[in-house]
Amino acid sequence: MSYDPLPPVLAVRAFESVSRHLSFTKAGDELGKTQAAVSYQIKVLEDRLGFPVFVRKARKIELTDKGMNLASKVIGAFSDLRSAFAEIREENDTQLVIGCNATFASRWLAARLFDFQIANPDLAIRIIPTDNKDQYSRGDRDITISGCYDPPSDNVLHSLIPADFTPMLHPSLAESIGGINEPADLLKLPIIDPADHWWPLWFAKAGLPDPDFANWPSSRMGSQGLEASRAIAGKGVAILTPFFYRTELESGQLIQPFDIVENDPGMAWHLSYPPENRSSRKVRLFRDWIFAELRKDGLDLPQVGDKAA
Amino acid sequence: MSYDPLPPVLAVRAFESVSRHLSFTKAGDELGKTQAAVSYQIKVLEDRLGFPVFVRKARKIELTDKGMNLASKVIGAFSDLRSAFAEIREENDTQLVIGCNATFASRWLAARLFDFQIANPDLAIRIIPTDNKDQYSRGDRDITISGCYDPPSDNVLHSLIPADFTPMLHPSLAESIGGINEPADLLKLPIIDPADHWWPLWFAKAGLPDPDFANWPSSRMGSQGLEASRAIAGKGVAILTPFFYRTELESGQLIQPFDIVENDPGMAWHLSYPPENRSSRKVRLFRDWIFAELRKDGLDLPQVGDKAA
DNA sequence: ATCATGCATAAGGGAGACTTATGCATGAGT
DNA sequence: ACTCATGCATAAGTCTCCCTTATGCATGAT
Repeated sequence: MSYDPLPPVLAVRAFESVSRHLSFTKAGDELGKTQAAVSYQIKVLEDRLGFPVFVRKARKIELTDKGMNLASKVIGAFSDLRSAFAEIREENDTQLVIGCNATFASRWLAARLFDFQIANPDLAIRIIPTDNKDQYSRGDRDITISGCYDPPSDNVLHSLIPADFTPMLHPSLAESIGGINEPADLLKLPIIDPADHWWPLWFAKAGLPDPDFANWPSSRMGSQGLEASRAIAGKGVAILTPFFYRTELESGQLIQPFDIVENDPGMAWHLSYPPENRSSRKVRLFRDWIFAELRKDGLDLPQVGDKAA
Repeated sequence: MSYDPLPPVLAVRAFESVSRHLSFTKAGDELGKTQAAVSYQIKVLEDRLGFPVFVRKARKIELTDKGMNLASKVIGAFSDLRSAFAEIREENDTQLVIGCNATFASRWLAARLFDFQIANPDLAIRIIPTDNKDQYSRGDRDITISGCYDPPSDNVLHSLIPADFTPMLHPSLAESIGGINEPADLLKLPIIDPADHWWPLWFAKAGLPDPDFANWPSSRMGSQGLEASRAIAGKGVAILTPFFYRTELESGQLIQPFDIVENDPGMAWHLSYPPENRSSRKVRLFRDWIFAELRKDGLDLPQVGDKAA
């Protein structure tokens, strides 16, 4: 005998609209339905309640006492619902959450994000650091920048920066062994994270046999920045992506002894977002901006279109 | 570009339930749907919103930040809705509104309603006077008692009291002409509302020709009580329904000079209510009570069943 | 008196809500 | 470690019931 206290929601929705307009026809317009549909829903509601909520008069309807009682509360509740969804939409439209891995964030994004902020003062930007495991935009962020091997295929992907790498070190360290003249000279110096599998790849390209480093613990991914810090401090030779160390190279904090640059074809830095965000203004703005910025940096990126991979 | 701020209500409803249970399956149970149906509705919502509201984890789901934000408000709004409908149901269940015409109310109901009230202390009873034009229960009342000619066929009808009538007057008035011995004697006295069409009917039954009263203005229906007052005051002869004047006849305030009682076949006092009220507890209680009371008064009423006419 | 407005209702169609069935991922249990 | 149980996602198909179309009716306006 105890049933759901809530009548069918579609009927409640119809009632809410009708009780505001005091017209089935106008409510139908508002709801994108016909007058007959509204009439039907109100009948459903009244049948369920067991009493009429409107008095049908000639050319107009009026709320019954009980209908009036209900209407004020139902209208209020729907008003709350509308505010809730309007608010969340507003928040969603104006808050851009960028998931970004540490290297890209510190080596590139941080210095330029301010420009984007200035160009788009209506957007509130939040960066959340992501390790390279969860590169998916999973509801906690709108867009993700990651450097990883297994790009998620269910997200829209834009490759940004290829995973190029080459050894780098502080000039004083090079001088300490009388300068670096050939690749093999590097082996005279401490190797920062010798477990990094980029090393054998680069030595191979440089024409040297696999140096076969001891199995040191590796902390490669996501910590290129840490390796760089040690190199800048003169603690050893790191294998880094030159794109991210242009300023250090220019200022002389790091030197790149060889033009030999190898590429890791399985990896890249890329930008990704769920397909439904394609039409999102804030995501488009950010995507287009980052592409433009990277082109200024001399990267050859495909014209931005939805299909860009 | 501006769309309805409110996502499809069915999706909102599903979201509300899921966010309370944090389970699609449980929400499905609550809504009387399958888990798949809920999953579908949540997808509809998320597609519409453009962002996920739940994070799907292994054997559970969690609200995203935005989902959390929404949930609190949506749950609140639905709680308001539920209260509103629960309250109105409560009010509807415990308040019995009786529309009653003046004659029946004053001549019969008033004296006995107290008993019903005592027998049903959980019901709050309200009597609203109705003229005999709007005998329909139109949302402002649960049940109607009226004396009229055109019983509304779309309502459930119970005949209560036949429209019997016979002349009545104060004994002093009768004595003023030396007593009433035959129907024609009445014509020597003032006739209260001679336009009342009951007069010719009664005189016909009494075997007299149509007295052919002048065309006095009539205020018959609904004012039998007023006519009676004038008769009791000795101002004339009224044609009344004896059932309603038993006490006056017993106490001698009125006398009924003849046993000749005519009946108006087109009219009766009856009780009516919309068909959907058949299953209403309060309406059944009142209907059964009034039938029982009238039987005590010696009326031969059909056994109460839904079909009783 | 005629027309316009607004709701009710019947009949019918169709959209989309729902079910069934299945897969997959993960955590629990042994 | 292997198996089982749980819970959500998804595809396909069904069917409900919501909605539209068409019409009627009552009433107020012109």
